[in-house]
Amino acid sequence: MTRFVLDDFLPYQLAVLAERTSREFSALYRERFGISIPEWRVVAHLSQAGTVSVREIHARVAMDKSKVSRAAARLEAAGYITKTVDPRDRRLVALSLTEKGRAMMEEIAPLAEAFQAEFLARLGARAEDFREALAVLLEPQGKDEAPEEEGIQGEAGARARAR
Amino acid sequence: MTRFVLDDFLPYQLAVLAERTSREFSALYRERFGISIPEWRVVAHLSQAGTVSVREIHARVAMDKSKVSRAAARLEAAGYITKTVDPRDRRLVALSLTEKGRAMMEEIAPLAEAFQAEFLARLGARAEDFREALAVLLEPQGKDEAPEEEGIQGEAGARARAR
DNA sequence: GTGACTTCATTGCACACGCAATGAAGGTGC
DNA sequence: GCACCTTCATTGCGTGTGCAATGAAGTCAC
Repeated sequence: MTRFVLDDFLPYQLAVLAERTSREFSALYRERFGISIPEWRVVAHLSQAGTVSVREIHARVAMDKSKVSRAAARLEAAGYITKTVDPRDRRLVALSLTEKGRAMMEEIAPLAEAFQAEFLARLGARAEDFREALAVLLEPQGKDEAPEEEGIQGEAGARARAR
Repeated sequence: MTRFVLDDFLPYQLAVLAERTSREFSALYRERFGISIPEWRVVAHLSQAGTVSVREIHARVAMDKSKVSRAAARLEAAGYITKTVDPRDRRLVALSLTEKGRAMMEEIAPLAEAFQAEFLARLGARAEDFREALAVLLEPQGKDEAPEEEGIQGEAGARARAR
């Protein structure tokens, strides 16, 4: 008789906390710039990565390709980024921030820092440990064998299947 | 020059972790019973709360009223819950688990426990602190004054507004 | 009882999402 | 070059979602 208590269930707690936090933070930039959460993620990633493809973002930012694609389309329409075809590989679309996009990011970044600081302040001394735990949990948890140290290049291995 | 790094940004980390965790866990019951995450939440809450209204769940489980309503409709169609009009207050809809619903919950609960245990195992000694931190962060963060110690009964206080 | 207001649950609507399919482009073996 | 496979980005489609509007039911003052 397990008397299950939803409020103490971790996936539930995480979902609630994450949604609340994201929503609260997104209100800050949504008002000012009218961008959505996926759009924010794309911009934020671009600001640190320079010029990258949709594929790159999809892989690094845990968003479906279509989500990235649509976010990029909206951002381009709003003038925050440019989309150009990569001349080396014409399948790739090179995304990069416009001046307007950089200006926006320049304005949001401090808000983000402040938001996070305030968030962590609620934890007091526990903050450090919490961040550490989060980092552990975010490690790509494997069904693949041991992580094999460093030497893997970007693309994962198990590609050989065919028929 | 703030060199913002998305991967180290807390709202982002939480969102990624929460989504991954929920998705992973939901796969367990989705396959077996074909219910979605909102439906799972409703069932889980009913299993601990007995018979309750849509409103109650909406308030306690951080889901939009319409989401609860639709989840309930699907659950009823699938035979996991019943919806009846509360005779005391005919606006209220009383939700409660059917035998089939209870059986399902009886089967999922151990899976949930196991899932959570495995999840926490990854944190090792940090697990305890992590849960504590989570609890702190989940406290209804107030614009309302101080939380006022214990003595509040179930329903929150700030009801007296009117005009 | 009537009127004004509030509280519930549901539903309409516009929109975002996930997933699979599409089509363009690149790579490879011969 | 040609056939075949893979990799990208986009798009079509069915579905879920949030928000506002609706309508039923309750409450209160008078």
